[in-house]
Amino acid sequence: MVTTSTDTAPADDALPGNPYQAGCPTRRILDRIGDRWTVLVIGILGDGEARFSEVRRRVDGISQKMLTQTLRGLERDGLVRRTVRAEVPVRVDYALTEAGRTLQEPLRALEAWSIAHLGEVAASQAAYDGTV
Amino acid sequence: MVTTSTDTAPADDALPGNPYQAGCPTRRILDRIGDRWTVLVIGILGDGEARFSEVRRRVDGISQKMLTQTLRGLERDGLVRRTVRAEVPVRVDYALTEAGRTLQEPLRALEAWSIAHLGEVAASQAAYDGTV
DNA sequence: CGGAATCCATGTGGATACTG
DNA sequence: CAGTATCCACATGGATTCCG
Repeated sequence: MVTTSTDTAPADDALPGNPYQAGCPTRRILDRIGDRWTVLVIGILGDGEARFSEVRRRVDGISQKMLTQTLRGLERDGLVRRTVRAEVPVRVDYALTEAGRTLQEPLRALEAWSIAHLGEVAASQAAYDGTV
Repeated sequence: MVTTSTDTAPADDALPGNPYQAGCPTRRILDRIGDRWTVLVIGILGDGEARFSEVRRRVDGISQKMLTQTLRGLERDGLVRRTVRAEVPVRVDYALTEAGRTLQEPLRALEAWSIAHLGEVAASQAAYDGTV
């Protein structure tokens, strides 16, 4: 995406540590996290290697297309390793790489925060909606 | 969004600790994080109270509409406090609430991971794209 | 200044059908 | 089983205009 204002200034990419600049690599990774399925898929694979269909079954609501897309993205990023076993029918296993495993920790922290603040957030929303 | 399969089973909402169930509250919070601007806005407000226009200026590429929407969402969630000062022209300040501040830590962990693995991820992507 | 409201382009993602 | 390919609906979000 990137704003038109920075499209003309590619030099912004030279600021990897500042996610507030559009086009910054950090921002791109943040976007990845937020693609709705990535976090959940990593969570599943964190339990150990799993087949395509197993991940699909365990991530409620994900479509086959989105799972494929998510796994491809993670593989491309080097966070997931894809192993095709020449059996009939085909068997494909997915597992986190070392890098993928390191991502689990910050993700778990986020999940822990979510669970810890669920009630608080829900209450705030209810109050807000009641006011407005 | 939620899948049609679970739309008919509202009981799934009774599983707050399992984000793999569609409609689960934890998942909704994860969705929030991933809305592209929320994380950045929290990052800015983490530096201290800021006016609407200041946040707008510091988050490169955000539109006025998206900033308003993001701030409203955060306010509704109880993560940001909105203060309107009766001046002319109007002055509105935004600041993180206590809950909002607690969210900073997991977010910072994520940002730290991103920065630490930027090179690794970029290299993996380049290799992947070269192969395919 | 800080928004609200509207219009519209496009990206995301689901459903479906077909393949190795 | 594990995809690929297509079509299409809808949500996201930018640009613009107007208001208190």
